[in-house]
Amino acid sequence: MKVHKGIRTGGRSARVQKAVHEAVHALLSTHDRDSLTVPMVAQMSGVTPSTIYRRWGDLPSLLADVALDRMRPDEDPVDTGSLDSDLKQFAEAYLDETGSELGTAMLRDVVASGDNGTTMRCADIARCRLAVIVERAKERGQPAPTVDQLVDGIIAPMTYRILFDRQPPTTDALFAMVDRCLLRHTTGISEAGQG
Amino acid sequence: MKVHKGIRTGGRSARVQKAVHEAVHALLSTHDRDSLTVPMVAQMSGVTPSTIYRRWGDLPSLLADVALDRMRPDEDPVDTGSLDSDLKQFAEAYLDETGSELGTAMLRDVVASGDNGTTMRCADIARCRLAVIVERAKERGQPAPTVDQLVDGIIAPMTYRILFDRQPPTTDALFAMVDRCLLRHTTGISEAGQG
DNA sequence: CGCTTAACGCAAATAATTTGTGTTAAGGTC
DNA sequence: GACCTTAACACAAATTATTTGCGTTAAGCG
Repeated sequence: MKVHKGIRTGGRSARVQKAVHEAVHALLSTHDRDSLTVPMVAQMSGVTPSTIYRRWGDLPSLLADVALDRMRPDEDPVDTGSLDSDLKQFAEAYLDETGSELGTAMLRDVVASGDNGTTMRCADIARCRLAVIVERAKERGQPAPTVDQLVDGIIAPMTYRILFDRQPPTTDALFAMVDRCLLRHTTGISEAGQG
Repeated sequence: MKVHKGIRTGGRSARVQKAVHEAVHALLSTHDRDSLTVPMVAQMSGVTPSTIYRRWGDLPSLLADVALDRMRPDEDPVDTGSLDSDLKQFAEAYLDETGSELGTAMLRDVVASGDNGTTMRCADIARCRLAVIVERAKERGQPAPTVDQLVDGIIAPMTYRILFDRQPPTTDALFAMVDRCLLRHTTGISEAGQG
């Protein structure tokens, strides 16, 4: 005896979401990111502005939602045979995605949205991919850092430099981060607790 | 024979800036952060909205500017006698500043402003303090990591967790980060290049 | 099939932002 | 210290964005 409590996901709602997402993507390939407006997206998608405001709140939230949606379909990171190269491959790919002008604007939107769900979705994308890589390493019998350690050691510094220093790390710096993460495990340095 | 190119810092401009900054601070202690508006600040400070828009661009930029200004007057981090405790003391203080609800909102504003100067000012605050600590260690003859390494190892992970995981690290996790940064230097692990 | 209501469209009302024009005064020159 | 030049500001009108009230559509469910 379930009470009426459903959030509607099918039919019209799905159509609206699809139309809006596609409109954003289309506009983004034509116009500059910060020349976009909610009314603009509304017109392009054939939806009323008020619908967008009620559903997404504001422009950064909408753009963040769209961006994260378009990021998920990517399949698992490629298996290059070793933990070290898996991580370097992934780190470089992630840098390409987030270090570009558009990717950086997207990161800003995610943060600016102020929505817990959105920011955590963003963090989870990286964590999921890292989890796959770590799992692979364990299956090979290789010692591997935890996902949290990799986030702290690679994702966080990369993201910080992009958002605050406004200059993505070089590939060399990135690889050095990976090396440092792995060195701890090959030299037997004990790890302190994670919070 | 200098061409007319001066940005005006004195007199009226300074008065306006002071009035606006104080208005923001006053409103922030009364109202919720995201109930603030530019016209609201304008009225409180006795300045026209258009002045604020022309000078700061938008609300996040203004709030970020105010927040960073109120962060600088803090004197140098306390000298606790050792690099390890200096860093832990600083890390904890920095966490207090940025991990609170208001501090987090400020970080978001800094990022959302999208202004290079603002984000780098924010990063420089941490870097300057860290530089003081590192310098002290060297004067004592202690081996110390570079400022960049400390940013990557402490500030970046802390900031990432605050902004994306929406949950500041615990003090224990923070101290563990410090320990990891320092371990590298006491165990003689070579460092790869910074980008 | 029929009920309930989430999600939407529409349009009016409100609020924010931009822009044009005139004024004030900072910073430099002689 | 009188005299420019123009950055920074005030004011108000115009534009644009956002919110809100209310009627309509159709998703989810029995």
